[in-house]
Amino acid sequence: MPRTKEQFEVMRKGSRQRILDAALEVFAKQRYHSATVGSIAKTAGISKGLMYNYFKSKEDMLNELMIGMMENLMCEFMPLKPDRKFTQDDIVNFINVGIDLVLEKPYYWKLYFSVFVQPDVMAMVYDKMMEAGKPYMEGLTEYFRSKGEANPEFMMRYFAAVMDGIQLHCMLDPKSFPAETVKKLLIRQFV
Amino acid sequence: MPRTKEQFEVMRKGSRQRILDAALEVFAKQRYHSATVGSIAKTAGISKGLMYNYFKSKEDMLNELMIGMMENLMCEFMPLKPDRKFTQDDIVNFINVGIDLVLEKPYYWKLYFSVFVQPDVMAMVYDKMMEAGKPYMEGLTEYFRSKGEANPEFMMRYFAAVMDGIQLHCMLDPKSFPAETVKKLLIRQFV
Amino acid sequence: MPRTKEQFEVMRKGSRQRILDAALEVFAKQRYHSATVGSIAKTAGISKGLMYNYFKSKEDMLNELMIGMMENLMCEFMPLKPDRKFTQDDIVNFINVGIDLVLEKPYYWKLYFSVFVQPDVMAMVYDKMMEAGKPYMEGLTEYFRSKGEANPEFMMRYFAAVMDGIQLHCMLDPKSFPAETVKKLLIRQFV
Amino acid sequence: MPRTKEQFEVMRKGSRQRILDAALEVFAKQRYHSATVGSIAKTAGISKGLMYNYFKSKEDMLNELMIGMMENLMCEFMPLKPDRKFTQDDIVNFINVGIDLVLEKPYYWKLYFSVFVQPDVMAMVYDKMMEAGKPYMEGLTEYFRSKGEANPEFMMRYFAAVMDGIQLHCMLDPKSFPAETVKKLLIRQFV
DNA sequence: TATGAATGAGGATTCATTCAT
DNA sequence: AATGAATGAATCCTCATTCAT
Repeated sequence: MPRTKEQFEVMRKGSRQRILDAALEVFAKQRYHSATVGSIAKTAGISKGLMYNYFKSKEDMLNELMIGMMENLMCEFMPLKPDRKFTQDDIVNFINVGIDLVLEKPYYWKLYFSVFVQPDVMAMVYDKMMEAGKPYMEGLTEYFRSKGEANPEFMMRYFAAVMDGIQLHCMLDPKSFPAETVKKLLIRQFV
Repeated sequence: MPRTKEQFEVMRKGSRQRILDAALEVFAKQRYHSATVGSIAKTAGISKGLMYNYFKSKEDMLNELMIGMMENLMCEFMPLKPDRKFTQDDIVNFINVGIDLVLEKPYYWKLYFSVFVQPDVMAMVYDKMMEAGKPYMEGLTEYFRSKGEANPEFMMRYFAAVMDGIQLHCMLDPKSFPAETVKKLLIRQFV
Repeated sequence: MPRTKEQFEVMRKGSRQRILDAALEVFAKQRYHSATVGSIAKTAGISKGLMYNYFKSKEDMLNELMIGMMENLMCEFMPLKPDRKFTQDDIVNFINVGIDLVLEKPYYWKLYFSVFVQPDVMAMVYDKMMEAGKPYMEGLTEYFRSKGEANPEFMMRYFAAVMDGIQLHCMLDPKSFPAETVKKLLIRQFV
Repeated sequence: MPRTKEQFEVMRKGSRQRILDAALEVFAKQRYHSATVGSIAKTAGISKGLMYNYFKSKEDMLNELMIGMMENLMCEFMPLKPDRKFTQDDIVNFINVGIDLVLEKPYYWKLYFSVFVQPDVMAMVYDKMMEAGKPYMEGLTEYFRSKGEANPEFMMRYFAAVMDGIQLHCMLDPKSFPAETVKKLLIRQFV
C-alpha cells in the first residue's frame, strides 16, 4: 500500500529535523570547519549521500540551523506576546534568562556570536534577525521611555550592547564569571 | 657581490610587515580556518613559500599577529607603563580610545572578536593574550579598589564585559551606533 | 536501492588489494620517500583520495604492505606451523624457496632490501617485522641446536646473513648468478 | 694582483671538497630526502646559492659523493697492488677489514648498499664499480683456483655474496652482531 | 665569487560532493 | 529513499632552484 503524500511529507520533516539536531550537536563539539559531513551523518544515523536529499550543501545546513536557532532563542528569551507592554518584571526576567541561557545552552550562543563575525552569514541572517527582534527592541525602547529616560532609544541600544558583552564574557568563561552578581547589578541599573 | 647584512635586514622587515598586514586583513574578513595561506600571500603580493621564511606555520602567523596587535592596542589604549597606577584620566582615555579605535581600525576588532568566538582558535592564542592583558586587568582592579568599590575584581570584569559589548555593537553598526553618547554614559558610570 | 553489505565488502577488498599491489610496485621501483602517493594511485588506477579510505597515511600503507609481504613470504618459505620443529627438509626447502622467490617476485625483495637500507623507513616497520619473523628465527635456532651446534643462536644469525647476501646478489644479477649451484652449497653447509 | 688560473683551480677544488664533506656528514645524519640543501650549505659554511656554482643539483652532489666513496672504500678495503697474487693473509685481511670497516664507517656502507636499491643511481655507478672491482674479483678467482677449488669463479661469487650479507647484517645491528665470531668462521671456511 | 630572499612546483592529506547501484 | 565507494579540488607546507645585488 503506497504511502500518502502527507505521510511522505512527515517522514521528510522528521529526517530533516534529525539531521539538524545532529548538525547542532556536531557543530557544538567541533567547529563548522572541523565538523565533517560524515560525522554529522553518522550522528544522525544516516548515510552521507542521503543528507544531500535534504540539504543543498554543508553551508546550507549551517544556514538553516542558524535561522532556526535564532527563532528558537528569541522564543525562550522573551516568552511574551510582543504586543504587550514590558513591565519591570519582564526586564528582570529578560536579564535573568538572558544570562542563564548562556550557561545552559552555550553552543546556541557560540553560534549566535559567530554570526556576527561572518559577514556572509550575517548578510543572510540579518534581515530575519532584525524582523524577529524589532518588536522586542521597540518594546524595550517603550519601556525606557515609560521609565522617564531622556533618550529611550539610546538606552535600548546601550542595554542591548551591555547584555551582549555580558553574555560574551559569560560564554567565554562560564566557570568563573560572576553571573549572579552581574545580574543584580544590571537589574539595579536598568530596572 | 652579495648584499650587506643591513640590506637583508631591511628586506626581511619589509616583507614580514607586509605579510602581517595582509594576514590581519584576511583573517578579519574571513575567519581563521577559512582564510587560506594562499589568499594571505596573494594579498601580501608574495609567494606562498616566502611566508614560511618568516612564520613557522599558519598558526604561528596568527600568534604573532595577535601578539603584535595586543601590544599595538595596549599602546594606544594606555600610553603608560603598566606598573604605574591608573588615574581617572587613564580610565577616561581608555573608554574614549577604546571606542574610537573600533571605528579607526575595524580589522583589529573583527579579528579580536572572531578569535573569541572560535574556541579552537582561541585555544591557540589564549595564553599569550592573557599574559599580555594581565597587567592591564590588574591595573583596572587596582583602580576600582582605590575608588572604594566593595568588589573591585568584579567591577573590573563587569567593566571589561561592558566595553566588549559596546565595541562589538560599534563594530557591527559603525554608522549609526551612538558612540559619543555612550562614551559619556560610560565615563559617568565608571569614573 | 543501496548495495548490500556484501557487495560493498567485495568492492573494498578489491580496491584495497589493487592499492597494495600498486604500492609494492612503486615502493620497490622508487624508494619510500621518492614514491609519491600520487604515483601509487595512478598505478592502482584510482584517485589519490580513495587511498585514504583504506590507509591512514603513506606510512600506514608501507606498514600494511610489509606485514602482508612478510606473511606471504613466510607462508611460501615455510608452509608449516611455526610452533612445529624444523626438520632438515624444512631447511632444504627454506634455502630452495628462498632463492627461487627472489627470481619469481623481485618486487618483494627490492622492497625488502630497500627498507633495510633506509634507517628512517626501517624504523617505521622494524617492530612489526621483528614480531613476524621471531618464530622463524627461534625455529632456526632450535634447529641448529638439535643439530648439535655449539652456538646455535650464532649459527642462526650467520645463516640469515648468508641467505640475505645470496638473495641480494641474486636480485642484482638474476641472469648470471649461479643460483642452483649456490643452493647445493648452502644445503651441504647448513643441513 | 689577479690570481693565476691555477690558484683559482685550487680554490675551486677546496670548496668542492668542503661541500662534499659536508654533504657526506649531512646525508649520514639525515637521509638523502630529508637532508636539505640548506643544511648542507650551512654545514659547509657557505651559502645555498654558491653550491650551485659547484654542483648542478642536489642529485648531482649525491652522485659525485657516491662515486668518490666507492673509490675510497675500494682503497681501504684492499690496500694491495691488484697485480700481485692474493695470499692467504690477504684473504684474512680482506675478511677482517671488510667487517671492521662496517663498524667504523657505517655511513659509507649505508650509502654503498643504498646504491643497490636505486636503479637509476646503480646505472650511473655500475660501470665504475665493475671496473674498479674487476682486478679484485679476478684476484679472488685466482686465489680460489690456487686453493684447488673445482669452480673458482663460483666460489668468488659465493664469497662476495656472503661478505655482503654479513656486512649488511653487521651494519643493521652493529651492537649485537657477533662480528668476531663470524670473522673466525669465515676465515675457517674460505682460507 | 657570494649572498639569502624569493619563487613555485610538488608533496601528503582532507573532505564536500557525486553517482552507480 | 538510501548507501558508501569514489572523486578531485583545495589545504598546508617543504624545499630545490633562481636571481638581483
